[in-house]
Amino acid sequence: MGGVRKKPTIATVAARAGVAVSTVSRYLNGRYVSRAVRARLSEIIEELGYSRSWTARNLSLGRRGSIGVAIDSSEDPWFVQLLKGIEEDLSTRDTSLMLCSTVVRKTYDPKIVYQWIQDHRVDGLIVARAQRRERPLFRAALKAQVPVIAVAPFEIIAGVNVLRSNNVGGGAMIADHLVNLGHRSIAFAGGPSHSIDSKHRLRGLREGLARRGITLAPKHIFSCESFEFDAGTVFAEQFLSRPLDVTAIVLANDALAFGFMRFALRRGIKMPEELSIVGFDGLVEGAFLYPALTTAAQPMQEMGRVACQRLLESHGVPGHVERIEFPMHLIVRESTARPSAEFAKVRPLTLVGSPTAGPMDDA
Amino acid sequence: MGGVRKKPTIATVAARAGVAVSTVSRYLNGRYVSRAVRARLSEIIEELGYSRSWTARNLSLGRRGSIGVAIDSSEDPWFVQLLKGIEEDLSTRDTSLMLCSTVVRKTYDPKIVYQWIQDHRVDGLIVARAQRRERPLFRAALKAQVPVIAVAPFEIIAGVNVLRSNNVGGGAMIADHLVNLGHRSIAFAGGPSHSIDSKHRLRGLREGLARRGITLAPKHIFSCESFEFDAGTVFAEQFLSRPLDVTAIVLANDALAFGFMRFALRRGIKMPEELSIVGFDGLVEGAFLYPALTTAAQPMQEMGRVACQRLLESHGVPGHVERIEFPMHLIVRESTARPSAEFAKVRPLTLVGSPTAGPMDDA
DNA sequence: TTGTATGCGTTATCAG
DNA sequence: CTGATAACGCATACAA
Repeated sequence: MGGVRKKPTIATVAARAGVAVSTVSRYLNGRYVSRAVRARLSEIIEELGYSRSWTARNLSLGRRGSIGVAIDSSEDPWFVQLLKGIEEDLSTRDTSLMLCSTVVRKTYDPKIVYQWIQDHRVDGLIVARAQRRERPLFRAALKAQVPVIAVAPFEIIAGVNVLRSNNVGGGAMIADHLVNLGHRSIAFAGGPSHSIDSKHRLRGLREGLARRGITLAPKHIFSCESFEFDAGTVFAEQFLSRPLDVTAIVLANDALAFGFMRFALRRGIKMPEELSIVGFDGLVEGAFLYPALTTAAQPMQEMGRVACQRLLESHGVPGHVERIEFPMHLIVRESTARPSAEFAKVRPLTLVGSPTAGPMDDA
Repeated sequence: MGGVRKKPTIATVAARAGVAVSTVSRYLNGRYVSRAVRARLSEIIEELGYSRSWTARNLSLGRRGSIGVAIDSSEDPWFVQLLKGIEEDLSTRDTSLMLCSTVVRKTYDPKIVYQWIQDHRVDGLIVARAQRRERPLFRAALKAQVPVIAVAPFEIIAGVNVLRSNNVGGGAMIADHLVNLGHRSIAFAGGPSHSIDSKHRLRGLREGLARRGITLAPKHIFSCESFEFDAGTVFAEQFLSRPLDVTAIVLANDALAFGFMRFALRRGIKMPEELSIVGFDGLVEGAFLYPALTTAAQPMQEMGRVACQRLLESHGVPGHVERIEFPMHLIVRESTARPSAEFAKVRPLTLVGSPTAGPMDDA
């Protein structure tokens, strides 16, 4: 005792039971085995504390037993939620998860992901928030026949399965919410101009407002050229340097909204009395702020789960690409309220543009 | 073209080059190979797009090629930072990362981690913020000879390497910072009572204050019995229901501080004028708030890096356990300031307990 | 129902 | 310096 005895193999078990290795293998995989042998094996395996070699099994099966998940930075709270969904799905399978942040010390380096692909080290690849720079990566995966799926990519990606939220719908929800509260003059601050999500969110908002007879004035549409916290702060500084002529502002994502709120707060802007704020994504962090952020949420965990399913259950024809859209839902917290009459009086109310093509108010 | 030709193996390369498989293997591993053959192989490998099978290589080498990282919930911002450090180290090695959250749908289920251990599926295991319930897990790892390391465990863990921050030092830094600002009456709110980190932070604070001639009054020491945001909110409600008799409060971690601040903000408490707030951990999220949270930071990324090193470079004697402590550093943001004379006047200033064993003021 | 033989792709050993 | 060949641990046609 105390000796470092080697890990028992399938052969050890077979020898001990007086049967062939293949019989043990069959037993392990739930195939035909006589009751007697089954009982005996069960006993011996228990006694030896035997368990299959993951590596050998995968080698034999010609699979890798894990999928890869690539993301700019695993710090992103958005990604963290996605990851949770992925883990949740994987926990029901015989597959594990490999993680790779492509941006490590401020520098983009997808080397590891390429290695995964070239070495066929993963059975599938999930790329979250892919940007243009990820294109060669997708090509490599496709060429190497590694199943790949993009979750909420920045741009349109050809030839790969894509999961994204119904951002247009999300924008529309926000429009309705704000209009219902009584807002008539609303601003929007976009993310990177190449982000299709940002565009869709704006479109949804604009169309949603139009349906209620309200025009999103071009002068009230801004761009932060980024989805990051800092950009939200910078934008706020510029936005708040002029007198407020809107009662609500919608930021293209929560991070921007966080940045905006922080600056607005320090400027002493009363939220939501003076200005209502809305974000997109539904980060849990939004509930930590005061006021807590109202936001159109993506079902990130579900997206993570579905990504795994699509990847591992190799749905559909090989060449066929699929695009799945997930509904967003509105999380109403504290950063939105009726526009305050008090503040409305003291500031110059912008005249809302004519209710152009908008249908009649369905109120 | 277009055919699904199989991935070339080492044998393919050998045949094509007219040499033995073993020669190719030697070439791949940088052993003795004649210049001529070397050039030829390099060319053929390039041409074939050959790359080694990760699985087969690991099987042959008797290793797994990846380490496992276990955590309650991968959502934790603290963990996210640790993960970043781990990834950073691993990116320099031929090792990849497997992730497992032990709490998935509100329920604790370490099954996967046990599988990693039993199947010898990882070359090492990092367990972050281990609690008492993780004990059997460590035992299993030890028994299965799987190297394991605990990062910032809640309690003392016998027989395994441990990495943690110098929480006593962190507490002392906060003490000095607050005293330097002019605070004399300070409160502390602890985390779970079994958390050794929480205890050490309190100790550091208390001793640090004592060195400056200030007593941390027992009635100013509270416990939230948790490290979670919500607990901070609950605590704030109770704490703020009575008139303030301190000018600063130190929470046992940032999450608690976030919760506390949110409630205090909504109560209209002016921070830092009326009350200074300090947390522990140094989460980046603290910079998003207004006021941004002053905090004693753990070098989480570095801890992640070192954890990998210790794990993979199998330092020291097998039986020997090591405990490494990392220095904390103070991040001074906006939530701390000199106690305001204005507020000091309107509230009953508690008489500070006699400067018992404390040495004279070094001011 | 069970056993035999072979393959999975590498690495390591040991002659040549 | 190079080439057979035996592990590595398991899965699976195929034969018995």
